Amino acid sequence: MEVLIVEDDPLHRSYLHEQVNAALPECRIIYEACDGAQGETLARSHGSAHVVMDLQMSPRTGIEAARTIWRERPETRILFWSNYSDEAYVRGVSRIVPNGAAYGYVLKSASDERLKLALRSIFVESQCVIDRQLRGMQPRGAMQAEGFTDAEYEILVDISLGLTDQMIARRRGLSLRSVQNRLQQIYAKLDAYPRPDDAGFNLRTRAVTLAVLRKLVNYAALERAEADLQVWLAQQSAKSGG
Amino acid sequence: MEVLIVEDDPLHRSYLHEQVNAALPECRIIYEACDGAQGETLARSHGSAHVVMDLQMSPRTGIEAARTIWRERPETRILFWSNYSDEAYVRGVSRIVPNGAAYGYVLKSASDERLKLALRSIFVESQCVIDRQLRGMQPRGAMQAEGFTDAEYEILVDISLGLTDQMIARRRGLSLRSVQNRLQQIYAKLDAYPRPDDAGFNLRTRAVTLAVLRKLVNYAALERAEADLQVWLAQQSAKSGG
DNA sequence: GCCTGCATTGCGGGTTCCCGCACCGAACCT
DNA sequence: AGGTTCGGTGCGGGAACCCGCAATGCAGGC
Repeated sequence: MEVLIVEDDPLHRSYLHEQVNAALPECRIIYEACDGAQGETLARSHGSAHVVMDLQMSPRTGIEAARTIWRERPETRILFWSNYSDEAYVRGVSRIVPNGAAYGYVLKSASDERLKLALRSIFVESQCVIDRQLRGMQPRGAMQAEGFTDAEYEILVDISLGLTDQMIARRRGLSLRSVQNRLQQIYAKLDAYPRPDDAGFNLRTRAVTLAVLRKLVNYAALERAEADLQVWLAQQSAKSGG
Repeated sequence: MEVLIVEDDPLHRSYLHEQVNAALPECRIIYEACDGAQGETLARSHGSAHVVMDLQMSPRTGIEAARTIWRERPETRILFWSNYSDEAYVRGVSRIVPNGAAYGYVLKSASDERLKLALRSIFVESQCVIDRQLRGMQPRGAMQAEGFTDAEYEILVDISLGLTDQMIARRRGLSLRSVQNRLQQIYAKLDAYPRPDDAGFNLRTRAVTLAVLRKLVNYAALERAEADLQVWLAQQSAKSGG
């Protein structure tokens, strides 16, 4: 068995190396990369089937690297090892997992034991392992006041990008009024509506703030969404121009 | 000499321990804390004069810990060791540095050499050391299109919190129109105004997005500002209620 | 078929925002 | 003193936003 480690922090990289050796004695070779781009290259050239990588790296993040790796070889098993349990990251990952692929998400704060167990579960047993702390923010499933539909989340990201109601309508193929309805649901779920006494919030902007404070969106998610938006804008102007 | 290390990641903590030992052979005792609260306690009980700490910790961040440490003993020398070079962090730190205090800001990506040099400069020579990468975002000094006045930055944070124009006016003691003037300057500096062809952005929300994307504000800054806001809101309602 | 629930859409109006224009006062030259 | 620059302020209007109300279309259950 061969394992590819993608992690920018040298200390964490050597720690991972150690843990992989301990958890997988049958592992013959360990490759190491220190950013997303190098990770993709090594995965491609060695045909890696087992990858463990960090999510936060620059300039190329783990999500981007994972997406291209999975596009080329969907059966690759990837263990994400990250500092944060933001819903934005979880959504970002679950958005790109190919159907039926084995993957895992473990926090860096987890114990050695848990990390080793996850390594064996994913790489040997092809079983998905999601850290306990991430449970309870399942995109699919229970949607109480705090659970967002994919459709709603899409709109939430759109207003976080600063788009206009009309623009969102055009982009998502909805009427202006529908967008505003969706917005009202979002405001309600975020509990952004003014209480009896207090007042003075700009609902739209406040919703974005709350979304950030509750870690529904974060810098990485915004950056990704902004890139998508730019692509779409280019298409639009090309269409109207041609 | 005694040094206090405040860092939540055990690997980084032991790395710091090692580097402190190497850089400061005259250092007799090294204390370690793994979050902000514990760091404050240890600093207080041992009267630490030399602290090196991470900025991103939870639940209590390095900034909060540094603020209370400096409030009790302004001559304490603190070296911040952080992953990020966001302007939001730099502003957050420089906002709380007592007059004439020796402090430093070094990125985790810096070499061993640079870290050791910074340790000696700050703890032995009482000299400020700011990582090169952070130069060029000085709050004081050159303010071109990208440089924000403290007044402007204040308003920028206010709209990022989702406050209304009126609310900002009341909070900052300005007229409504003045707030809107400041906003226009902010929009201009962020380059948020629509280009000739493209259109469809909500200026106010877009400004927040751009501020986040340019790392002028980040999660930590928002969280801090939100806490301040809640305090102010409570005062307001007490004032009007009594 | 009919009714209920849900998502979508149009309309209308009240509110907030964005901003051009004009005025004022303080500070700083010349 | 006269002029200029810069920030704060008031006025007014056009645009976007927020949202209650009502009508529509489409699923499934009786």
